[in-house]
Amino acid sequence: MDKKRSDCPISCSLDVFGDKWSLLIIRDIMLRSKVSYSEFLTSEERIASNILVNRLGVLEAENIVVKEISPANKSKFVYSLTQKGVDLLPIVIEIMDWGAKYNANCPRKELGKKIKKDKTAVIKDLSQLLKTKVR
Amino acid sequence: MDKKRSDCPISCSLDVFGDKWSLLIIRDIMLRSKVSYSEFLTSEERIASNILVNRLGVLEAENIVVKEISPANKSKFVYSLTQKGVDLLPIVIEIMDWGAKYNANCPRKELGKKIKKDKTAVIKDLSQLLKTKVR
DNA sequence: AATTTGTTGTTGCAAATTGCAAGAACAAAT
DNA sequence: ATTTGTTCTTGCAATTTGCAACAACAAATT
Repeated sequence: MDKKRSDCPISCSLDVFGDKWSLLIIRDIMLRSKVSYSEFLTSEERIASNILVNRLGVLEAENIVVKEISPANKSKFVYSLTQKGVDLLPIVIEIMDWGAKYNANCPRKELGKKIKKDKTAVIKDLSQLLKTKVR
Repeated sequence: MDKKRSDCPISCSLDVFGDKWSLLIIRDIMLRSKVSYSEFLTSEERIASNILVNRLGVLEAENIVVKEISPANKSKFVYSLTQKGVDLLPIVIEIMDWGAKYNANCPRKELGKKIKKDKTAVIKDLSQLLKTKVR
């Protein structure tokens, strides 16, 4: 890790994922079942390949994701969440809820409606599901 | 607002506060009762003055904070949260909880321990309190 | 065997942002 | 008249980002 700015847990967290891209990669893994570099590259926000490599490296170094050779294709890597990564779920869900609430142009889809209805249940269920895939 | 990268609510949120500083300013207002430019400047993370001006401007433009002349000192400004700003509380609390959980050097203090014990209650109580100060 | 395709990167470079230091504008206090 | 406090600006170097092209290498195809 780089040097941290303070001992405040919020500041320490933002030192790790306080940027415009890291949580989108986490979102892709958590909510969209994306697992590979090429899948992350094709997300609608169009992350640049050098940024993607950099962020995946940081997330791996922080033990938020794990990089492994794909069982299905040995010339491919798959990224999975660690428990530390899964524990980002409440943050992601809260950010999603806030964004949907205050952006007319971000219509709630299935998950968004579930969140509005019962956020706690969504977090509980999803974290349960993700826990079964944890690395 | 600048052009957004996609219609994903997470992406839209990160377009607004996805950086290393914005949520620390929000933290200062929400959890440390800081209200003025000079108070934000003296926080331990040492934000640069030009960045602070820029972020306050963005937060104000996004209607997350409101800038008013201080009642106590007419040559001073005070920043307060709008309801949209108060609604960032769950995000801030979750980030704080995650940061404390995964950083040995971020010891939980009073609030951190309350969060660990009953996060929901903390969010409920604090948002109730903040609501009374909303602008 | 040679070629194509898919996947994960790297590299070079311009643009934008950040970090740091100094100071300016202006009102209140002394 | 001077000092102090507060907010904000400016200049400049360092860093990060965004974009485009290309490289390495294995699997699949011909």
